[in-house]
Amino acid sequence: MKTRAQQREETRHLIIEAAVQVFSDRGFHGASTRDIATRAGVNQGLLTYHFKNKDELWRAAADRIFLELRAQMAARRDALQGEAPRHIVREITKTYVRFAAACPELFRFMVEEGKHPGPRMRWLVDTHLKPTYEEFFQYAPIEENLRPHVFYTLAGAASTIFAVAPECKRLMGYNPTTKQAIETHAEYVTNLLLP
Amino acid sequence: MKTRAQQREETRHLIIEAAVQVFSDRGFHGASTRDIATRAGVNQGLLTYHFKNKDELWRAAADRIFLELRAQMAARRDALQGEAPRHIVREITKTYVRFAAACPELFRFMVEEGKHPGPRMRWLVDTHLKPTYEEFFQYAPIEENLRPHVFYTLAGAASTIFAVAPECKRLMGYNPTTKQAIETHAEYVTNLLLP
DNA sequence: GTCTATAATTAGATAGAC
DNA sequence: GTCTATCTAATTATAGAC
Repeated sequence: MKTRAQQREETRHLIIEAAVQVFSDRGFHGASTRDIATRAGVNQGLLTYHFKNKDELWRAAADRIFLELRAQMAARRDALQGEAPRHIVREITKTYVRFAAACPELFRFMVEEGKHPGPRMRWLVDTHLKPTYEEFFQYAPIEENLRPHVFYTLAGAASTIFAVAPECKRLMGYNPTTKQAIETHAEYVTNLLLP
Repeated sequence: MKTRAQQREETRHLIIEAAVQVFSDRGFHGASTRDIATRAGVNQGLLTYHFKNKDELWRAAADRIFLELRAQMAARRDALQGEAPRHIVREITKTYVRFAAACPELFRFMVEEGKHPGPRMRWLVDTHLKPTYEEFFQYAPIEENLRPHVFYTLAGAASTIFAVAPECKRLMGYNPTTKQAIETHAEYVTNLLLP
């Protein structure tokens, strides 16, 4: 027998997973709440019961993505406590590449919102990007002036091939989402930026 | 006195420029033809007169971006006829970074369509991406297996900081679109990938 | 907690006046 | 070549039954 609270969480989870997919696929404006409801297998009216409106649902979806990333990066960092900083940054970078492969929605959300000012962009930066950014450069010995270039070079280099995987397949007949391709990319990017 | 043909081209140009902005801002589904018409300063009915439908308007916008990129890369290549291949690739790469800065819409279009299969993605790959890709690797001595990784690492590394410039400003208080920042990025990315 | 029904807005596309 | 008016369909959000 399920409790009311369990049922609640299960349904919220279904909706959030669907929202992550649809928002990352179509962007905030292009995504329709009906699509999200259909993909979650629930009625559209349920979305406004569990989440006040489209905006709050979007934030729940963004939380789901970015909290997962931050948790994985923190876990890797903690597991390497005491190691050399250089080794820690390299391993965190590889963790990031693997996450970008497992969750291409991360980069899609970032590009979708990062391109124009607005409340969602500000929320995303202040809530999730700032902590991620500070965490990373705590271990990476990069001079202040170059940090923006390094940060976004890493973000783009790590993520793009996975974010546009369908395109990559058609353009080169290469599937970047195989285990081997992911490890190749993690090695390539890490050696490039942190030799 | 303007001829009919001139008037035609002027209006089409206005509409296409507006379409490039709105499509890159909101994606295909999020963009509304009304927004595009308003931004172009013309009536909505004109869009279907000059372009059959939303799809054809999107292709005209994509053409406007990618033909410009290909023209600039070809011009740079021709200007360096006879130089060492390594020097040519490095210069083409810098040209690409500068274009990504001047026209962040390029990367936004690529990510927006590259993330899911569909007619627009296929058209974009076959019409514009394949030629660009082949042109680049004609001069870059990269082994076959690594090409997808190099290509998308370059694309992402070169473009992301400009594609999400508003986010970059809020996250680090750094404006990546100044002349100096663009040249710094061009140098950084080129030295990284083609040392 | 979940669903149906519906209100108010906005979408892409068309027809026809000028 | 450009605009106004309008059709049909889809959108978000709400009200209320179960």
